[in-house]
Amino acid sequence: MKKKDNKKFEISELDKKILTSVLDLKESNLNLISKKIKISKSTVHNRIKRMKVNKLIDGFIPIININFIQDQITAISLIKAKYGPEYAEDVGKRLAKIQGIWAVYFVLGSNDFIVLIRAKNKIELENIVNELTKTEGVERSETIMVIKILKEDFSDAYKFMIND
Amino acid sequence: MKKKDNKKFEISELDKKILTSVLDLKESNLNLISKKIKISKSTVHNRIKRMKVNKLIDGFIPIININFIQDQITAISLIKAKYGPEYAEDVGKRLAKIQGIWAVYFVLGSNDFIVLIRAKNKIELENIVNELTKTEGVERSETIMVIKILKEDFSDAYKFMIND
DNA sequence: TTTGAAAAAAAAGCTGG
DNA sequence: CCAGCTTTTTTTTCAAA
Repeated sequence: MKKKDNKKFEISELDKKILTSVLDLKESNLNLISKKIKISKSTVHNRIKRMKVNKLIDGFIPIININFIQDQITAISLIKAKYGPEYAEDVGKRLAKIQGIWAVYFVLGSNDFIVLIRAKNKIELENIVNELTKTEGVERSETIMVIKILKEDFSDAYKFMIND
Repeated sequence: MKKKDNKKFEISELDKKILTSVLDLKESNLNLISKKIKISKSTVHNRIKRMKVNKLIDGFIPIININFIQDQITAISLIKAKYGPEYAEDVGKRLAKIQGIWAVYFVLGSNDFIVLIRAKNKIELENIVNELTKTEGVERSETIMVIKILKEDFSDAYKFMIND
């Protein structure tokens, strides 16, 4: 699956329909999608392939019920960078490399970054926070422990930005 | 796929290996997983099926490259609930129902909740924030705009809590 | 539970319209 | 974009270890 470089890929309305359908079904079965949106299987197939080739779709991941994973720890860190915003992105890149940080958001306001952390246990969380604190360009950080995950739906994260 | 209710399902080391493999490969191709972890295809198949039946795996979602979605808006809200923590979970449940909020974390510290928001545009974000503010039990909230997503890797969110 | 082989199903690839 | 047909790949089943 090579990437086309000459022509910029743009997502179409049909692509969006298919994606929404895949997100709703939670699987990418051609027959089901085809029936659901009343588009021929071949077209659905071609479109999905096109989205994969163009890296709009970069694979599939299982939705894991977090309740089965005992003792998992989630935390959120609010981070202020040392230098002006022009350096901020570099700091963000460094943060993104830390094992255990699965999301890095560059934000407006009194903080520069908000990062989402997931660890197996307290010791690991401590290590992650230590690493974070020592990261070049980090001025101060405040880590907030999550007591309970009331919702964490990655498909919603996608749906809400696609649908009309 | 029925759920077994009598016997509690527990994830095994082999299950973890398979999950990690699926998360790394970004697809659940039996051949590839089988080769990767050197376990027969049928076993991989049986295990994945078992995880689905027991709802440890609740489907598969595509990883969507957010760069192709123009004008998507991400925001994060820090929320303080009106009443003591004993009521907090109800507030959290209400927040979780708001369209556009894809994650709700009940947290320790000066805030009670941190929620993650994704919207198609500013108008929608405004609506979500309005709804959030009006939610029963919400005392105050601070919404932080995300300028840039430097990392958001849902498979990492899982990997870091599974692996040893 | 795990396995390898065999059967069934689904995906992928084509060609025309 | 589609319908139908062929080939290829993947999933599912199953008897045996």
